[in-house]
Amino acid sequence: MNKPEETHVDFIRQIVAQDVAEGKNDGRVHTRWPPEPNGYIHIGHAKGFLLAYGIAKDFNGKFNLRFDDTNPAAEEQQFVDGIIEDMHWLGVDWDDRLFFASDYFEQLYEWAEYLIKAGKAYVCDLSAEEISKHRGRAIHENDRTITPPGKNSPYRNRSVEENLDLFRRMRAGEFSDGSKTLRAKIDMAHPNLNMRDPVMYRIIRVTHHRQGDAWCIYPTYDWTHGQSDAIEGITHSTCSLEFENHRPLYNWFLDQLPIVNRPRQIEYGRLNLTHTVMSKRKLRQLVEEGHVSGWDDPRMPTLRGLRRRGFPPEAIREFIHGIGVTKSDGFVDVAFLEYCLRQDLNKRAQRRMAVLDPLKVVITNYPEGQVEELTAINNPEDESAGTRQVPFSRELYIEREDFMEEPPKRFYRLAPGREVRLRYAYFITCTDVIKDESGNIIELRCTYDPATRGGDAPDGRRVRATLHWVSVQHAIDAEVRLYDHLFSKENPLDVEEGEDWLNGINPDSLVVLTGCKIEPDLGNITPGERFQFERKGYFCVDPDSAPERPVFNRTVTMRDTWAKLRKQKLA
RNA sequence: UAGGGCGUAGCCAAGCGGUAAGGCACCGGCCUUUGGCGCCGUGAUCGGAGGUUCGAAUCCUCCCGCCCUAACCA
Repeated sequence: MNKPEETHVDFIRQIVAQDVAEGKNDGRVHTRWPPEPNGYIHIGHAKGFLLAYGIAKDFNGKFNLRFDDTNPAAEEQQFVDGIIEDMHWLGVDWDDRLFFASDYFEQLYEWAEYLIKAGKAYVCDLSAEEISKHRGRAIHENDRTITPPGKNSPYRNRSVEENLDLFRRMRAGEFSDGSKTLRAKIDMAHPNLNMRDPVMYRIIRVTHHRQGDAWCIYPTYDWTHGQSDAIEGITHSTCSLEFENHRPLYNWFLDQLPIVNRPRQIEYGRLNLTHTVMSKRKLRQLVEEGHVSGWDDPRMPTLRGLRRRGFPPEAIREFIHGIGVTKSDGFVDVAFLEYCLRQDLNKRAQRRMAVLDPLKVVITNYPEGQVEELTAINNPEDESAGTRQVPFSRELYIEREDFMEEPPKRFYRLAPGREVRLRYAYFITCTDVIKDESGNIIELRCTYDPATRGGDAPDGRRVRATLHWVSVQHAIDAEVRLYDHLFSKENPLDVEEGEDWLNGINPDSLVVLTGCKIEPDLGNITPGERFQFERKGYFCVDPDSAPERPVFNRTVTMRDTWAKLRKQKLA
């Protein structure tokens, strides 16, 4: 894995280190993360803020959280609160440096007038459609793309006085939504479209979640971002690759203004994960159209989804750390996320026994009415987790798939006449198979060997398999939700022309099991608690869980080489 | 020949002129009271072609492929 402290640091930290070495910003390092509060954040965002936060930590600098709330049409307070909650959950902290771009609206407005007075911004009456046309649309012909130079807006040469007057009246609310904009006067022939007189302000009469109706003109991202960075004294402004084309504009604005701070924008490749989607727009669609139960559906890559699924924050951090930071568009295999997850859970999750698909077993030579308490280890990876007692009796449940009447070659679990071990209990041998009229197996009769108490045979006799089990009279009923990848395809967006990507949703991404049998020790649990159900995977108590009705989410299965073998055989 | 960016094994990713780290996945094997965990082993000449050099994945040239941008979204 890429551990900076071991071998190397990512290219961004190299740049920062060099800036510090050269004495830029007096050796100060200050980063920020600027989410737009228009949805809940996902693991791709975690890569972004963990990077900015990590850089600040590594260089003994500061980190700000700043909400980029310049478009009231999409933004809501609930997302502000949710984002803060999710970031704290991941262990990120910004002391008292919580900011909002909207706090800078007045300063931004003053600077806009400054640019107008300098002849570098003008009020334009062109419609959105007209602006687009004037900018020069790319033309595709014979494999070539030609971008014709743009045409100047007919309003480009208004006098400073007229622009100032118009702009003030824009703010005063004299014009209708969309009828006018303030544009930077740069170069309509510039090869970078972003430099062709970009819009700085538009008229939108929508109540802002923090500013209320104080404004009817709102600054655009480009006009807000670099200035906000400068105001906060940000030294290194990290963002994803799609903003690379905006960097010249980011710098241009800073160059025109009487600002001393010089934040430096650096871009990295955003995270893509297989079998899921990572765009807020798509995730919102999944939620709004009811394909998932909400932003916190355990199948969602959102931080709240992963949390409900049972991911410890440490596993996510380890994952983000492991994938590295580069400028190439990565498509990371979820298998790596799952690896980090299991790695973490294996060390911390206490083990319990739970039978998800119960098959009754009667130990015919075990005394009726007798109950024994057997000692089970809570976590073989962590001695401090201690042990617990598990009740054993004449009637038990085992996993239905752990028995086969006609076992294939490599199946070495229970079968007629075969002896296996019940974990921490006894060796048992299957003597009879009981079926109903339809031929379905409904019960197994077995005998046990009293000498193997605890699971070891004094004569050194060995068995191939160890099964988990639960005593019938002590078992607690539970609901277990089995989750799998939300999309079957590695890249859900890679669909045929005209096909809806939503058709790619994995129909088995959620399977709800009821009547599962869990060991009595699980009678006292609280939402969020994580366990390993031996041999079945890692599970987390869902918020829906109630004392009389426990509900578990499967976070991830165990690695399962038997399942793999079986699949190979079928293939 | 629009502008910008990327191209090292299936995936992520080191390498910054001295002769290809590491991780995941995969495949073998060992171990095992979780077919879990752990341990051991197996794979690339670096998108392609030229050039510079004693020597290049690392420098130069050309070519190819992929991504981003044409919202008054961010």
